[in-house]
Amino acid sequence: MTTNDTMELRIREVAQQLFFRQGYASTSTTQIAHEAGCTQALVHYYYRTKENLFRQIFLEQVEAALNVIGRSLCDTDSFEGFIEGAIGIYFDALKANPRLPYFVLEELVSNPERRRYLRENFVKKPTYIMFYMQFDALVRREQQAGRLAHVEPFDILMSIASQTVFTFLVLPLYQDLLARTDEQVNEFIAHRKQEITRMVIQGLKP
Amino acid sequence: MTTNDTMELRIREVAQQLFFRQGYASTSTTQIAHEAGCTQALVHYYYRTKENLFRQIFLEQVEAALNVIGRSLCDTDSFEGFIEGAIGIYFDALKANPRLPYFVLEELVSNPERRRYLRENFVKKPTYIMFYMQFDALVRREQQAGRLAHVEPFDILMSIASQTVFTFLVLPLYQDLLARTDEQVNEFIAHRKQEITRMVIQGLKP
DNA sequence: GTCTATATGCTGATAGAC
DNA sequence: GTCTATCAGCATATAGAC
Repeated sequence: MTTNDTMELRIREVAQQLFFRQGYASTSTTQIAHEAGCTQALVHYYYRTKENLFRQIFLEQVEAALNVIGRSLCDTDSFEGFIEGAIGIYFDALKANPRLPYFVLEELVSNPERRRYLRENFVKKPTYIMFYMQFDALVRREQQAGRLAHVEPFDILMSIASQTVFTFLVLPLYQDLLARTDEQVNEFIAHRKQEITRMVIQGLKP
Repeated sequence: MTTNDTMELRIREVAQQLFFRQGYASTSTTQIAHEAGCTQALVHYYYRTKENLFRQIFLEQVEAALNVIGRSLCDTDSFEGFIEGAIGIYFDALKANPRLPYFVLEELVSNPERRRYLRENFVKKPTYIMFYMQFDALVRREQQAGRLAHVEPFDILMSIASQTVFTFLVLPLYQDLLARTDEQVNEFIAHRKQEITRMVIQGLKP
């Protein structure tokens, strides 16, 4: 809830919170203006259209998410250590931004236009391709040394992504149906991180 | 695209398709009427409000999903066989209804009212509680016999659910970014089913 | 049961005063 | 840069004719 000095940034910040909470369709520029403390006209003065405002936020968030993924491929001395480190980085990033997975998923699933947008802006990026190549090489090396089951690198990524992302997707449900306090939610996240790490490592043994 | 004889059912069927594709907020009763081949007034004549129409569909879908979960707890002679059977049942059900996970997730996440509705209508149901108790007993038995790692039953369910659900959540993305044909999509699903089964079973070894 | 017509409200976006 | 005023469009919902 950092109060920005300029109204332009304040609008954007409020918009992000609302888009995260409610999605694009259920958020109006009137609501954004009201929560930012200005009139609806001003939102359009700065960002022209609602779609344009959303795009800036969406782009920024996807970029941030991909940066986190890029950062996770650093420590490669032992494979188990790498898996543990990567999952740790994902969990830390998502704990600071728990709504991110749902936000990105929702918009990508419900709007084909957004998928086109993603493909044209990111899939071609070298960061992304390099990440996959490095990961692929690492996995093959471990497999040839007999330290890893013969699983496709893609499936390893899917396994990690599914379980990590899912934890945060269902957080509102967990919070509402099973948890009572914030402390319990934190414990849930920490516990899932530990269990996912264990399961993935054990699941990849030859 | 089964054409129903009564307009009442036809409206409901069309509404379900549209809610699945676009979610509640982005679907209008006018659009439902148009695709059903009647006027918008008729939609309200039968279902009074849009919210009411949605609730009926949502309730029905959640019920169907829980029934699938209930059915998965039948074959309990060997634990590996049980895991394989359960994942098989989930995948078959979701392949026939691939949009279900996103539909349910979206409404539960973006609308707290829906979570309250879920809690009051389902969590108290004996089917659900019995499922968990039976599963819990099965896991503890296997663990005491030394055939299973000491993982909480809840975490096993999370692992299976994450990976199964995630497969279908990202299906539109896979379809758009990586697959070319329907055949490739089917292969992806079949492949993931196999890999998830393998990973879960291997991940649970002591 | 199905229609037309209409009420009422909210939406995104723009024009123009200050 | 921020406001007020206003537009056209579409939303949900209802009333009433047939």
